[in-house]
Amino acid sequence: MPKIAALHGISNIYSKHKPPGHATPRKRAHKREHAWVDVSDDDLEVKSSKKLSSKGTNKSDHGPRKKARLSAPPGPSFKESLHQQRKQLPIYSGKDAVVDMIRENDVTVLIGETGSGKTTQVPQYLLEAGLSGSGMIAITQPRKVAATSLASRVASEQSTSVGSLVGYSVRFDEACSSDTRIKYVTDGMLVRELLGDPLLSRYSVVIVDEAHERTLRTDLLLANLKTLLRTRNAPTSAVREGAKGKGKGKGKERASEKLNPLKVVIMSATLEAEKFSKFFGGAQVVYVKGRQHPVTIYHTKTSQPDYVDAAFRTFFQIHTDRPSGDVLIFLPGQEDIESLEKSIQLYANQLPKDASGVLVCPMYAALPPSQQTKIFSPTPAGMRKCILATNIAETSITIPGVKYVIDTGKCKEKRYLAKHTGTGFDTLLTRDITQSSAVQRAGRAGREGKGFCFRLYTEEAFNALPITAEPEILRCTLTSSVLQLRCLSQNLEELDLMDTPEESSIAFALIALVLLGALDNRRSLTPLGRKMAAFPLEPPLARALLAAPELGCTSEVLAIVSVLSSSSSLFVNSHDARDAAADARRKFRHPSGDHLTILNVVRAYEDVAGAESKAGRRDWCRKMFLNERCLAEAVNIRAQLRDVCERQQIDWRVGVGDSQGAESAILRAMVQGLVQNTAFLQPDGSYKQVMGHTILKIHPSSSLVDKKVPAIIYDELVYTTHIYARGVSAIPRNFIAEVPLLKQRTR
DNA sequence: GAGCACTGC
Repeated sequence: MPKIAALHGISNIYSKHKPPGHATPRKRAHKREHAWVDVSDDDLEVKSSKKLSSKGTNKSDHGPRKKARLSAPPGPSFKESLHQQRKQLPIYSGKDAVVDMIRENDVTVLIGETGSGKTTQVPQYLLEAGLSGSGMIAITQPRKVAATSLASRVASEQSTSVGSLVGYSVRFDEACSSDTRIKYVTDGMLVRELLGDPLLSRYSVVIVDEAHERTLRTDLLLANLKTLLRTRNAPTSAVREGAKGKGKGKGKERASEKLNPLKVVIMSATLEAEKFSKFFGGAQVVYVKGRQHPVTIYHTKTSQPDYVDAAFRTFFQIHTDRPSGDVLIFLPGQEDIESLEKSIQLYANQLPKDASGVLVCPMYAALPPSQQTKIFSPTPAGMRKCILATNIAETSITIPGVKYVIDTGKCKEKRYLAKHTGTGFDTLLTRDITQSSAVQRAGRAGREGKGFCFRLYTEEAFNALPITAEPEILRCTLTSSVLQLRCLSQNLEELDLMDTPEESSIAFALIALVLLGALDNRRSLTPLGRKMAAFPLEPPLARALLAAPELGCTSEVLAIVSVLSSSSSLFVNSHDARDAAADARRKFRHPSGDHLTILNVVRAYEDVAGAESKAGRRDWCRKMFLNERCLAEAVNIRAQLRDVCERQQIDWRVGVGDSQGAESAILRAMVQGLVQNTAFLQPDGSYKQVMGHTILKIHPSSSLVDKKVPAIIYDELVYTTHIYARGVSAIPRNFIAEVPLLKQRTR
């Protein structure tokens, strides 16, 4: 229930201290250390990173800057409006300095704030300056939406359509042609390209954007670019590299002679400039100031353990005291969003009739797309929009009209806990955000004008937050990466990475790959491992799929694996219609458990998809409490997997249908992939891992919950109140002994 | 008898 009385004390939770206008603490820190310069009156600041770390000024500042000033104004303008817009971007005044810097150096670190225009402009500058030579310019992005929308934007700036001069390439979607010179790609896509072309020979320039996010794929890309630079850019060292490479030396050597030299540009937010520069042997660093409206930041005087309640009170303080403008509240997850949504709605309904109304909009990834679009529609007159969002609004989505941000300072983080027992679990914990995340959230209030950010934590708490998040490579499962690197004859433990993962984490990946048969006992890549890496799947699922042909159930395993690797969940959970959802689910239920239940759903969906219109499909999914997004994505994934199957000469049409033994064939294939995820029933009714010592329970969402079967396989372990297995099927105990490696061992 | 941050191939 809303606490109306609490509102009276609300103004007291904030400290009176207001940080000066447009400088967030992070920016101020950098102003001190690096003397931030606003390019609007002072062009660019160009420094070598080595000099940066020492105090005082240095002369190298002036060279490039002078060049920027001396440069002639741009020639006659064609598409006037777009051209004017481009000229107004902060980076424009430093165009020549940036181009010269990149021309003269193999590696450049470009630090640009949001709104500087670096991501759209730098590739165009390089193309216009002829720096791409005969190759392409690749710009990597961590997210697909960013890659595709940036390509459209830049294509229109170049007065062409996407797919000609400017293109993109993301999973399931590509717009490129032989004319393409600027290509926006997801970082995962470029890592996958490495497998087919280890020298990235099609590219003259690789720009790694958003490098500060330090995704697993960005880190792998950076490590590869570093070695690649040595191979491609120094003729003498090419020979040395060639000699080092096993067997393929001569090929590499020849290739490198013909290639363009490679230019690498690392683009990042401010915080890790030095680290990137150091990683690339003291690379040059360029700073570009962004364009952001001032945001006033408030901290609370005391800490607010009940952040949902504090957010509630802060929202109504804004609503009653402050001028119009929408409010964006950052919360860790769906649960908090739903509870705050109810409280705000309830209290807003009790406000006097003459007060302006409140339009509450929840926003999280799992929300059906139809409800997500609500936040983008303009706020009705006399209303104030209140958006309750997860991290999704921090980077992936920009919401117009936001003037006020309320930041709870919390987010959820998935973490993989590797155990020495050779198996591990995922946990999803609510934890404090980082300083850079807090700055990013505050910035969301200043997209269109002066903004305000209310942090539900003290200034001391902010200062105590870690500056940046731990890079993904230190907290994720590495199995897939280790396998990919093996295909490039690399070892993750020997790779020159910005951050090195724990030994146990690498050891876990190696054990997993040996058990899956991707590596042999001497840890060398097997032919099976090479095949597995060709599939865009987690290694266990790739192994299950490759076990299917000899069991005659490729089509069925393909269907199951596609759903399992979809990013959203198949079943919709609804608080309100729990019983109805359970009833609907019962229709698909298979006695062996969740994997064959999934197959039943896919088959039913295929029938509906063949017979119904798009609206009919949607209707059916809603009635059955199924997530259409998951099914649609699975259809895409399956099409992609079928392509890979064809290249591998695997007939994906082969299936067991409803024949005798169909069920056991499918489960046998699944066991090959989920070997590590197997458990035996214990006398007390719990289950114990076959490969580890962990005691686990079947997750209540499983169709096998409370069932006692001799042995199970499962998709994943989640640690919440207990260690739960999710996605569970019952299997005969002897299936486990059929896994090839285990067979060898028992012999 | 529980609960799902966000990406990517």
